[in-house]
This record gives sequence, C-alpha cells and structure tokens, in this order.
Amino acid sequence: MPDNEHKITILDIAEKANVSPSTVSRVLRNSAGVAARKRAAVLHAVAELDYRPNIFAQSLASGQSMTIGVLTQNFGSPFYDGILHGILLGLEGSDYWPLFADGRWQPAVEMRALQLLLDRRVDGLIIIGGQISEETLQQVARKTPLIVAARKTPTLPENCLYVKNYEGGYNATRYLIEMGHRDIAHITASYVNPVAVDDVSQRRKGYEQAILDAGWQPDPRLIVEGNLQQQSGVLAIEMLLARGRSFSAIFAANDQMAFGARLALYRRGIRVPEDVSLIGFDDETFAPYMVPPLTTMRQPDVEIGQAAVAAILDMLQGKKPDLPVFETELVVRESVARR
Amino acid sequence: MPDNEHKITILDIAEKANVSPSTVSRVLRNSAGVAARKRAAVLHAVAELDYRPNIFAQSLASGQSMTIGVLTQNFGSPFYDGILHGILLGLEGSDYWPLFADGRWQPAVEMRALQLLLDRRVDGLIIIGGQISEETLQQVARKTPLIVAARKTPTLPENCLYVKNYEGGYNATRYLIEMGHRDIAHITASYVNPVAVDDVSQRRKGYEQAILDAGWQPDPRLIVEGNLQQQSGVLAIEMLLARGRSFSAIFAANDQMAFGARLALYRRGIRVPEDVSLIGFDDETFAPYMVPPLTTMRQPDVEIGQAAVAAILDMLQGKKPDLPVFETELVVRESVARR
DNA sequence: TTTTATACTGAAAACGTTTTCGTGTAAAGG
DNA sequence: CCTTTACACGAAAACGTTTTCAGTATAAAA
Repeated sequence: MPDNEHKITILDIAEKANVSPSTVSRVLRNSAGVAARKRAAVLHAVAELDYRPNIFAQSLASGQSMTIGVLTQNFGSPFYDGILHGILLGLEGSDYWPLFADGRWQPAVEMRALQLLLDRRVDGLIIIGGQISEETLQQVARKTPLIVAARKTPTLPENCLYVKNYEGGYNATRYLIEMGHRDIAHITASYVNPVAVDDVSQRRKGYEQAILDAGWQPDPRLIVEGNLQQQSGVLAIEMLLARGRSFSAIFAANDQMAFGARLALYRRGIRVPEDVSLIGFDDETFAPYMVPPLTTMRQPDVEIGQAAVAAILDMLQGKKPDLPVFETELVVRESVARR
Repeated sequence: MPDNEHKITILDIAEKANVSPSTVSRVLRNSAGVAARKRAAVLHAVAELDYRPNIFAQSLASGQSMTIGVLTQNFGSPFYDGILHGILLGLEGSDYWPLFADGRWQPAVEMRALQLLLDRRVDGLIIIGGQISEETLQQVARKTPLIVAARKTPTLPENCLYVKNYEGGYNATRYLIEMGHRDIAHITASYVNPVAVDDVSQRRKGYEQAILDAGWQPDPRLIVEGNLQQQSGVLAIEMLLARGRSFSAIFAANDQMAFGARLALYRRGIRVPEDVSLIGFDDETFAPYMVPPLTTMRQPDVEIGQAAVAAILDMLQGKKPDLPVFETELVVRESVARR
C-alpha cells in the first residue's frame, strides 16, 4: 500500500489537545467529568485529525465487544430473513453491531458457529431455531445474555421468544371448517435433516384439535409429511392423491410447501380454489403473488427480531427482559373458497 | 463447567507447559519452529485447559482482524441472498469471518455502514450493489482489498465482478423471437429509490438490440418501468394494457416483476402461456414454483459470492485476483409458448 | 483561616496477544 | 579445532485503549 500514513491514535489527540490520554478517553466515552475547555479542545482535535478509535484496543481494555451474535439456520429462508431484518432494525442506533453466523441446519456446523461467536466475545447472543442441546444452551446462558427464538426450549423459559403455533394451526383449520370444508388434508413435517421441528408439530396438533372440536375424527390418510421445502409440497400432493382419499382443502404447515402443492395441483389440472382450497403458514413475501394469492397464517417475523434485540439490550443493562408471546394472524387472500 | 472465573490466557498455558508465552504463540500460529517435545506439551496444555485465545488481543497485536466486511443492500432480496450464501461457502475453512452490514438502499445508511465496517478494521471488503460514489470506493480500495459486485464501476476494473447483463437481455429476447413472438413487451426499471440500476438498463439495451437485429423497430409503447418489486409488475401490466398496444410476450427485467405481472394477467383472465408468454431474469428460488413455472435467465448468484471471496483471499495474499465474467443462462420452463 | 469535600487530571497499570531481539547451543564448514 | 550458520526460545517491547490510583487545585464548610 503506497499510503504509509501514520495511524492517529489517542496519543495524537492528547498531544494536540494538550491533555493526557486518559482525559481524551474520558471525553470520548463520557465516563467522567472533564473541564469544558479541555473537552472542547479534545473534540476539536478529534474532528481535525479524523480520529477513529481502534476497536480492538477498546474491546481488549474494556472487556466489551459491542457485538451481538446472531446464530441462524438459513439466511435464505424468508421467515428467518424477516427475523434478521427485525434484528437489524432493533439494533439501529444502539452502538451494538450484529455478528451473523449460519448453522445451515447441520449440527456440526452449528456448534462450530456457536463456538466462533463465543470466541469473538459477543456481548449477547440470539439463536434462531437450530438444534443445539438445551444443556449447551443453559451453559451459554449462564455466561452470556441469550435469547432463543423460533424454537422450543422448555428449560429456558426466561430466554425464549415464543409464537403460538398451536393456536395458529388450530385457527387455520378452524377457518377452513367455517368455510364449509370437512375433508381437510394437512402437509406437515416431523423431521428436517434430521432435527425435530417443534413449531410444525404444534401446528399439526392444532389442526387435529380443530377437527376433533368439530366433532370429527382426524384421518391419518389425510396427513402427509414433507420437509418444509417447496419440492416436498409437490411430492406431498402426489402422495395424497395416490391414497385415493378425497379432500376439498389443504392446510400446509408452511408457505413453501403450499407453493409446491399449488404447482402439483396445477399439473394435475386441479383448480385452486374452485376444486381444492389451500392455506399456508408464514406469509412469506411471495405469498401475495401466488396464483391465486395465498391465504395464510402470518408470523410476525420482523417483530420477533425486534423483540429479541430489545430483550438482549435489556439483559445487558441488567434489567429483566420482557418476552412477549406472539400471535399468528389469518391473512385472507384468494386460495380458499367457500364450499 | 466448574467455572472458577479465572479466564485462562496464554500465560497459563506457558506455565503449564513449562515454556515461555512466546513459544506458546509460536506453536499456536505455526509461525516458527518449535521443538517437537515442547510443541506437544503446549498442545496438551491447550487441550487440557480448553484455552480460547482472546481475539481482540490477537487483532490488536497482529493488526489483522481476520474478518471480511460484506456490505449489501437488502438481506431479503433473493439475488443478494444467493451471493451471501456464496460468500459463506467461500469463506468456509478460511479462518476469516464475515461481517455483514445492510445499506437498505439508502445512501446515508450505506455510508454509515461502510464507515462502521472500516472502523472494525475488516481485512477485506465486498460491496454488493449500492450507490457509494466511485471516488469513495477508490479511496477505500487504496487501503483495503475490495471487490464490488452486481454494480457497474468503470473506474475500478480491477475490483469488479461482472455479469453479462446485456447479453442476458439479448438472449432472453432472442429466445422469444425464436419462439415466434414479434410484439414483445419489456418491463424495465431505470431508477430505484433513486439509484440508477445499470444492470437493468443493460438488459434493456440487449432487448432493444435483439429487436433491431430481427429487423424491427423497438416500440416505446411496449416498454414500461417498474421498481424491481413484485407490486410494480402488477402495475406495469395495467399500464401496458391501458396503452392498447397488443403484445404476445413479455420480458421482465427481473423475476419479482415477472411474478407481479403474472398475477395481473391472472386477474385479467389472460392465460400464461396460452395468451401471453412471460420470461423473467434471475431465476429466484420461487421461479420453478410459479404457476406455470417461470422461464427465466439465471444469474449465477452463489458463484458470484464465491468468486468474490476467492478474489479477496487472493488479494490478501498479495496475488492478483482473477475476476471471471459471469454468463447468464436461459432456464426453459413453461411460461413461454410457441406462437 | 483552617479543614474537608469535590471536582479534575495525569501517571501508570492493566488487557492478552504477537513480534522483535538477543543469546545460547548444536550442526556444518574449513 | 575453530569459525560460521542455523535454529530454538526466553525476555521484553509493542499494539491502542480503559481504568485505577494518587494527586492537585478549588470550592464549600467550619
């Protein structure tokens, strides 16, 4: 690099402002009273020299990294992406900076990512989904402010952000029933390579309870399993059709599988919603642009991200965080018809 | 763990292994020869005490942060997300760690994010899209290895990753022509709040040239502008239809607008591809699940991300990076019919 | 006027590494 | 044998802050 300019440090500021380095530091962090005259001189020198503190020295000396670790499973997934967006929003103007890591739904990768985040001495940690053992999580929580979202963690009620998936599944099904449907298929997922997905099984329980409450018996022939990806929605429909059990509506445990299902129905010449109604879960960005626009249960992803950050920030200040419970919301579009 | 509070440092290792701290450091970074016996002792002590180096001290002493800054404009966008994924992939196993920042397509936010990344002393920087002035970019490039992707930067040919958008637009249009279409509409975008989108205007030039090469004149009534979002695709179709100029095919400058267009056509009862053919650009994850599956031009997003990382890593080793030029690829699905 | 708090402030000690400098020792060369 | 040369490796000096400690004024209290 041709540019061998001397990096300006706090010492340069001190010299230029005719004070000691300690005083410069005090001014910069507002950690103690400093005479107005000197404060001005310091500020002036800082501006003049365009001083940029060395973040490593700061962190080393103060023991704080001013970063929040965010461990997610899949940058690409729309739901996770919404949470990330919320985190970004929540962090805005807070002096903290997010450090993202992606576990890619692989236990080994995830553990490594967690370790790396810890090694980078994050001041707080937000974990979205994943499959790290509760024991490990407890251990982490003991040393670092921790929030776990989009995942069930019975042993850490104080650190968990929770969405009412059971109610969501119930309400989605209930809506179909109210629209006159009786034979309602459900596309669920119990293991995704190969981690149990509690959220989704909660939705299934809600589905089954809604059927029971209507006075009917859930029919196992109407339940198929996918893996949350679009393609598995296609397969689910094939399987369902092969079983020969008729149905007039489908509740997919997430939008992505609903999209796949919709495509499979199109290929079979089955119209939506004239022949079969379809409801999803998540309200992904694409849902309003499905043909026809997808009726679905919205999860407040951005809000969850914001709440996670708010909670971490509270914890960092020693306050008890408040952990709202999130409701899902029915978004009526055009993929469900009255029967 | 029975955490006796005492953080173990390199000194503890040194003591336990009966060597000096310097030697421990040498073993850990492999920076100089160490007697096999001592090396083993150090490694043993490290394992025994579960030593974790303090990354701030390392960075402070070595002057390297072992991080790569990534400045993106929009975590949510599928194309950007693909690039991010590629970056993650490329970084795997490289000792470097990505630091993400989101410019949100807002110049002020973007500049602030850049500044923060620089303050964190990233060893390299990848900028995806955005509107930071070329002058600023040059300044940055002088001090830090820099790669700019998905954006035109005439003054920085050595730092730029480039996709053949012109050819992509040309080929998409050419394909429609070959399929027997003559009246081909184009949904483009010239400014997106309010940054000029060079990629998209290249595609438009390709479109116009293909028409010219077929011996016809581009008709301005067949060109509408959106803002790259789905919703603008809907509006574009409304506008197009209102103009009364007939057309049998549409080339949308990105998939998102194609999705919106498809919805608008559905609402008007215009069938795809029987009445109107539709081709997009990007090959987003959702494209194969549109109804009907969308024919589109694929951009190698993941590969771009990987190439960006590879280039940065090269630069960090003082090597001249090789900067491949990326081709787009026609992905034929079912949204274009022969006329 | 003397005492006693009450600001300020600078010197110096962390913080936990990496890296430079020398020194002692063993191998190689004459 | 005596010099070089090469190698290991410990001591100590960075790296750039924050924070503690110990003053010194200065103002308030007595």
